[in-house]
Amino acid sequence: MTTEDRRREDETEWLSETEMRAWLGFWRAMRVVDDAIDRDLRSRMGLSHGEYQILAMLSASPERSLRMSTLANMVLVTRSRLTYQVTQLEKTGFVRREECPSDKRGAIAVLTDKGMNELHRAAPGHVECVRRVFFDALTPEQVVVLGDALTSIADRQLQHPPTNQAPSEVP
Amino acid sequence: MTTEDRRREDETEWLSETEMRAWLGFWRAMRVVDDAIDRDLRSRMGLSHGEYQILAMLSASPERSLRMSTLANMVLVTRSRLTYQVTQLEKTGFVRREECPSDKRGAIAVLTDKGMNELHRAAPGHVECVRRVFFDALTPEQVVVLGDALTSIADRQLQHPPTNQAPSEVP
DNA sequence: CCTATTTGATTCCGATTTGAACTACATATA
DNA sequence: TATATGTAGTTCAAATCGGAATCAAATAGG
Repeated sequence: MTTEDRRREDETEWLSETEMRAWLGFWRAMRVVDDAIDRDLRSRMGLSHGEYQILAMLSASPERSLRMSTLANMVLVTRSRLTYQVTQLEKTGFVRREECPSDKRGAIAVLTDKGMNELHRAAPGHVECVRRVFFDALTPEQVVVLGDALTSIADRQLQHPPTNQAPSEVP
Repeated sequence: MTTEDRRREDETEWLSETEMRAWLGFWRAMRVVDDAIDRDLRSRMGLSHGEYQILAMLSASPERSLRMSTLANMVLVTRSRLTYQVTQLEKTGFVRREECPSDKRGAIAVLTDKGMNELHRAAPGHVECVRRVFFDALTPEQVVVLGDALTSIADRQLQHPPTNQAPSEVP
């Protein structure tokens, strides 16, 4: 360990017990919730959580369609990951690609009727699962605080561009 | 859509605006935080967040060692994923495998001195990053509530075995 | 003691993810 | 207009992951 390391370490403000509890809780909840949601969607519908989110985003957008990069920012995934996922969704016929008239480089992902249908079939069970896994553990007050706190974390981080992709957004 | 689907959908208790905000905030924070932490560790230390957690768990355990399955439960990953990650950590010399004396099927992951060192070098920067990304966005009150709420979500889910692995734990 | 079942861990294979090219088009600048 | 630079999206190879199959060892039940 260098002298600088030592200096840094000595100056480090370690996490308090309360902070540690919050941080530990966060990543445990993260794993556990994402896992449960994904497993539920996959077993009931054969959809990954990511694919579901894509369908959901598209369904809530005008023309049921979005530019690839916009969609990538909305679901917070890399462009190459989105390319792959949309390709999968295209194979099942839930999404279709169209070329962008205004920008010939662009591609537009469009939710098909079949995709819309699948989303409608998947949604009730999904919401049930979210309630079971997430909300059933929370008091109404906690829900409010979580909303503020987590939104604040996300927005803040999306401000500071993380040195890499996925900036913009912030509507 | 079948009649049953329709019935289910009609009965579905959709998310309120407040709930939607909390849920949306949760998964946006999830993506954003995990991404930032991982990117930070990877660029500064060449470690994934998962690998860091393994080192951290081991360092806090007696003998700096844990049975593979115990470790898997603690960091909430599948066994095959842990096998892979520990193998990676073995290549860099941060972790060593020992055979379990009491149970010849078992394997024990042990944090080496080199690994301990690496952890000490990585920790201060990691904590700084956690503060920057997570705590700087929160008030002290929010930290407390988050601690309760998220711990509750995680514990609850770990109770109900998710039909699949990673039960036990709950110390 | 001997078979049947369970458990700990790894292996294997296919699916997914990443980041670095790469292609094609768009925009700015001179 | 020509050149340079930036942007949208995909592709490619390598890394990672999940889950079923596998192997060895432990444990249960007769």
